[in-house]
Amino acid sequence: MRHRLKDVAELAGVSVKTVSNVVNGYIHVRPDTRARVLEAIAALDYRPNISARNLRRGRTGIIALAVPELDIPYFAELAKHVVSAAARHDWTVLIDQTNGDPEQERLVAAGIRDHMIDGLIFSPLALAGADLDAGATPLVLLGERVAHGQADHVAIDNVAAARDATGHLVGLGRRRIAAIGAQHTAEAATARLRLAGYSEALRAAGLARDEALIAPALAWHRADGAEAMRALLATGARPDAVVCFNDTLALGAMRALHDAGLRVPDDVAVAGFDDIEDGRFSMPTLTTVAPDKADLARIAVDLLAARLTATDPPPREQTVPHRLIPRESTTLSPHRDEPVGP
Amino acid sequence: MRHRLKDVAELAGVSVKTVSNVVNGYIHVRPDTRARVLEAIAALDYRPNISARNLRRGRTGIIALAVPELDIPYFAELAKHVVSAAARHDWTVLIDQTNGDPEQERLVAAGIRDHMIDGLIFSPLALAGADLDAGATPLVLLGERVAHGQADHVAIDNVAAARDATGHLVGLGRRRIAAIGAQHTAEAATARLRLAGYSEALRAAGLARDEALIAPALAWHRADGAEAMRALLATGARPDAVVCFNDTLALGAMRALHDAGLRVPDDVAVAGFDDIEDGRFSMPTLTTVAPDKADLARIAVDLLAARLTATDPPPREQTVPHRLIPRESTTLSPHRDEPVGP
DNA sequence: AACGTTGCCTACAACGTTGTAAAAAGCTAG
DNA sequence: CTAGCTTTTTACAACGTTGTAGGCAACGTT
Repeated sequence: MRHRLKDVAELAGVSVKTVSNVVNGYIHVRPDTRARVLEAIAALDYRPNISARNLRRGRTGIIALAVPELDIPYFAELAKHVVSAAARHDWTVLIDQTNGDPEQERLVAAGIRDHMIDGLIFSPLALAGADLDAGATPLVLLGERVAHGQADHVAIDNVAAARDATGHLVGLGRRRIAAIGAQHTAEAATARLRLAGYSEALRAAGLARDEALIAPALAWHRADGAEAMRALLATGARPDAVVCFNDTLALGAMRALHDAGLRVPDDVAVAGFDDIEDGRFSMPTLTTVAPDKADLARIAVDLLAARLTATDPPPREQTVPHRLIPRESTTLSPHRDEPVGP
Repeated sequence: MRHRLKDVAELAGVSVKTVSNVVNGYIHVRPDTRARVLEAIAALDYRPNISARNLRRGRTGIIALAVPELDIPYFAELAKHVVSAAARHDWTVLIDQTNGDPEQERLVAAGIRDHMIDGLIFSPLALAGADLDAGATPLVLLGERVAHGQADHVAIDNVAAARDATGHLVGLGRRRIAAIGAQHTAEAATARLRLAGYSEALRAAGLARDEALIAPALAWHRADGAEAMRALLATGARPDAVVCFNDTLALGAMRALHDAGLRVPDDVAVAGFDDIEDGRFSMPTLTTVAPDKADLARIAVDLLAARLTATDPPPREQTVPHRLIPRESTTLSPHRDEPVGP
C-alpha cells in the first residue's frame, strides 16, 4: 500500500530518476512525460520517503527549538512564532524541553539530536560560555552573548528595556521602586542586564539604589513572583512600584500584593517583561516591555538558514526591537479602580 | 569530522556489523571486543546517522503532536506532558500547528508528514467524522469520538464534567447560571457535550434552562470570553453565575465582569475548564474542572505505542479522570474581598 | 553532410545503517 | 582429538532516494 519511486516509474513507463526529477521540479522533462508521471503519482498516492531522501541529501529538513518548558507562556508564544517562521523555509520544528536542567542543556548543546536536525535554536537557562560551544550543528542562541564559539545570538537590548520600564515608573512619580527577579549566578545574563538597566534608570533620575528593594528569584514563574513579593513586604519594605523581570513574576507579584491588601497601581505600580497574552487580560492589565517575538523568531530562523548555506560564517549578533506598553498596572487612575454598580 | 560505523570499525579492528551490534546492545559480543569498540566510538565521538537508521528500520522515532496553537495555555501544557510521556518511549515530538484551519487539519489527517513520523496525536478543532479517517499513520485523537475509522480516542467525560461544574454553582445557591462557549456546528463535540452536561445539572436542580443565558463563542480565547460576557450583559441578562467552557473564556469573562463593575464571586460566580496555570494566580483564582493532563498525555502516547506494535488493533476509547477544583471565583466569602490596609 | 548544442532521459553508484545467513572461533563431552 | 554444540564475528544485500555521467534525439549552424 505504500509505494516507491520504482512503482511510480513502472506505472508511468519511465525510469526511476525521471520520476524523481518530476517530484523535485527538475526543468528538463517533456510536458507529456511529466503529466504521465504526475498521473501515476496521484494514482498510487505516492509520497517520498523522507528518511531515504534525508540520507541521500545529508539533511533532514528538521530544526530543533530547545526551550526550558513549553508551558511557560513566553516560550509557548515564541515556539508558535518559530514554527511559523520555520515553515517559510520548509522546515519542521521539533521541540526539546530542557526543563532548565544543566545536564539536559549540556546534552542539547552537545548535539544530542545531531543527525536528526539541520540546526538548533536554543534558549539556554542554566548554561553559558564554553559549555555552549561544542556541537557540529549550526546553532542560534536566544539571549545575550554568553558563548564564544560559532553561534549567532538574538536578543532585545535588555539594559535599555529595563531602563525604559524603570524610567516609565519614575515618570509616573514613583520613588521607591523595587526589582524582582535578580539572579546572581554567572549564567544569568538576562537578569544581570535587566538589573543593570534598572540601576541606570534610577541613577539617571537621581534616585538611590536600595538593596532592600531588590528581590532575587531563582526561577521566573508566577509562584516565584508571589513568593518574592511576599518576602519583600515581610521585610517591612514599602515600595510604591515594582519592576519584575518578566510577566509571570509580575502576575505572581500582583497576586501577592492583592493578598496583602495593597492596590495596583494605587499603592504599588507593577511592570513586567515579555508581553504575554495573560497580561493583556489580567486584572489589572499588565504594563510590560514587549519584544517583537515574531521578529525574534524570524531573525533566529533566518540566521540559521544563513548558517546552513554559507560555510562557517562569522558569529553574528542581532538585536530585536522592543517597546514599552503601558497598561493598567501602572497607569490606571485611582477613581476608576473602585467598582461601580451596573 | 563526522564519523561512520566504518570509521569506528577500522579503528577498533572489527567489522562494521560488530560495531553496529555494540551500538544496539546486542548480547553476543565478547567483553573485550565491546570495550575496544566503545573506546573507538568515544575516540571518534561517533553518533549514529539517524536518517540511515530510519531508512533501514522503517521507522523514524518521531511522533507528531498536532494542535491548533501552541500559545493557547491548555495546548502548551498538554504539549509539555506529551513531550515528557513520549520521551519514556524514546520518541521525539514534532509539533504541528493547525491554527484550527480546516484545510490545515485535513492535511495533517491525510498524513502530510507521513514518512517522517511513526504516529500522530491529533487534537482537531474544525474537523470531525470521515475527514479524519484516512491516513496510513497510526492515529490517536484527543477529544470526543468524532471519527469512525481506525483511531483511538482519549478525553474526559465532558458531560459529567460540565454537570460537576454546574452542580457546584447550584450547590452554592446560584440560580441564574449562564453558560459561555456554546457552539452549534456539527464538529464542536466538546462544546455540545459540555452544554448537555450543563443542561442536565440545571434539570437535576429543578432549574429551567434559559436560552438567554447561553452565550455562543466562536473561539475559546480570552477575548472571546470577554466579548461573550459583554454581549450577555448587554442583553440585560443578570446571571449570578457563569460556567465557561474553558479557562481562557472564563478569564476573559471575569475581565468583562470587572469592567462592568460586577464583583466575582459576590455578584457573579465563575467556573471554567482545563485548570491552566493562569487560573491558579488570577484575581480571583479560578474555579475549574481539571483534567489529569499528565494522564491524558501518557494514555495517548501509550495508545499510540500499542498501535505501533500490534497490527490494526480495534479503535479504543479511553476516558481520563477529572476533578472539580473550587477556588476563589466561586467560593471567596464576601468580607475577604475588600482590601484591608497593610 | 558533418558538426556542435541543447533537451530529455537513463543506468549506476552512492548515502549509512541493520537483518540475514553463514563462517569462524570456542567450548563440552565423548 | 574430534564431533557437535554455542558463541562471536563477518560479508552481503537491502532500505528508497538523488548526484553524476553519459546516451540518444532533434535542432540549428557551417
